[in-house]
Amino acid sequence: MSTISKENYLKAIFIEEVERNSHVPVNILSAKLGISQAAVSDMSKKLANEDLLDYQKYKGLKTTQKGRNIALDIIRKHRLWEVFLTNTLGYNCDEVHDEAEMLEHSTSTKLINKIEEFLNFPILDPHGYPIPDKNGNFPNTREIINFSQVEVGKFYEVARVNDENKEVMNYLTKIGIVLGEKLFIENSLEFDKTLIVKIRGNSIAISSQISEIFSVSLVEGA
Amino acid sequence: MSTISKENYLKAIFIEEVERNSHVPVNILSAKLGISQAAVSDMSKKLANEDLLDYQKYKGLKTTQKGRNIALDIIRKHRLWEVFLTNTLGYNCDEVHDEAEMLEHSTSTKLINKIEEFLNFPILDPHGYPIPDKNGNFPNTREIINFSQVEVGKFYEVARVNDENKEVMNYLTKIGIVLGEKLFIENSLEFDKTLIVKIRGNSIAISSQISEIFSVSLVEGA
DNA sequence: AAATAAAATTAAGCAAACTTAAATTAATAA
DNA sequence: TTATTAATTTAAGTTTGCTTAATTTTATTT
Repeated sequence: MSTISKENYLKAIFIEEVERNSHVPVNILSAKLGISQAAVSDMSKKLANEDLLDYQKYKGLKTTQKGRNIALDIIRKHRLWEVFLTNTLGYNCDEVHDEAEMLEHSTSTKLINKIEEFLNFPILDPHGYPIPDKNGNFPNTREIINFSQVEVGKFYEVARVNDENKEVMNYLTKIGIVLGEKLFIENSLEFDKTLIVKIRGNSIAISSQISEIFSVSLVEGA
Repeated sequence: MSTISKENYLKAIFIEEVERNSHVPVNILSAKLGISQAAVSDMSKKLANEDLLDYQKYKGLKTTQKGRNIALDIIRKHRLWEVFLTNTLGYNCDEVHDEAEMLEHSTSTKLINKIEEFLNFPILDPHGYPIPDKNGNFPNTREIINFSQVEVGKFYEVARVNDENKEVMNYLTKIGIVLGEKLFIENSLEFDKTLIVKIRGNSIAISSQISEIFSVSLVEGA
């Protein structure tokens, strides 16, 4: 049986396994969910029993096709709610995450399909993340790289901003890291990978920790 | 702490206590919620401990002011979601209940206030039940008086319309006297008790004979 | 008023989803 | 390679919200 807790496990594992392109260590998931490793270990066995996880002791976690379907369904609901909250109700980008986090588990397939139609089939959520369609397929998107991967001397456009930490979100907004904003990489400090970036005519320094939080796409010939 | 389960208990008890105007027997609630009497007995103690229920052994259940506030909040969320599903997404009346039953527990105060605004402050849900406002005012529980008893300078809300005479009903509908409609009493003619009423931005005269036909409730602090 | 039926409560137990603490396995460093 | 550290799992225990069965209280009937 699917519960809110299990849905959250599957969603978090899926997102993490895609990001690192391999099995997710228990301690990573434990930290992400704010839950003890023992609990993660326990739950993993249950999810594997239901054929939702690919799990062998000490080998980390990965969703099965069946588990992935549930994860994608929840992600789809989450992101469509985020669009609804911003576009229809006038929420700010940084206010929608927690709200969507609750709604995603209380939303039938029928309801989310109606919401999708009402919103005119959006393709990206307010942070620039793609919305899986009814069948769990992501639409085609431009190539997007994490900001920590950028090269000096090139132009980029902010493509995605992780919204999990509200404080960080607010900071990013303040320094101009918002969806669609264009920026130029002036320099990269060898010392700690701090990036010197020109944005809105100002040069600012962005730490490597902050760089992890958002992604960009290359702006050709700018 | 408030949980989905507790919210459901409080909602069911409140609705039932209003309907029968007295304490709710344990077996009635048990049947309503589809839960054993033992469980209801158990939970009642917990809710009473949190000062949400007025409960003495063998005496039945009733909400306290604090419990009533939670119940009204959930009912408000439920009914506003029902309006949203029908009016905005095109659900049929008979499809909205289960959907709203889930959403009501995953909806912040901020969100439901925005939804209310988006829907233009509806007063009744699709089944004709009144929607509690932000402050937990519940038209059903307010004192209802015949329109001939109103006082000049106050706001009222149409609470009941006698539908025995179809011709009169149509007339009332045309001038805006429909369930839930808000109005302001501008004046009362000494001569024949004709009332001058502001409704939907227009001032209209309502004869004393017509005034007998419908009832209103006072809208506090409007 | 006593017998019986109905309603409510208590008791004991279970499953889910956690916790902390202890034990085990894997990874890393001297 | 062995010692140490880190990661993971197992074990034992908790809370919530239920269950069924047994007991107690209240209500009803004769």
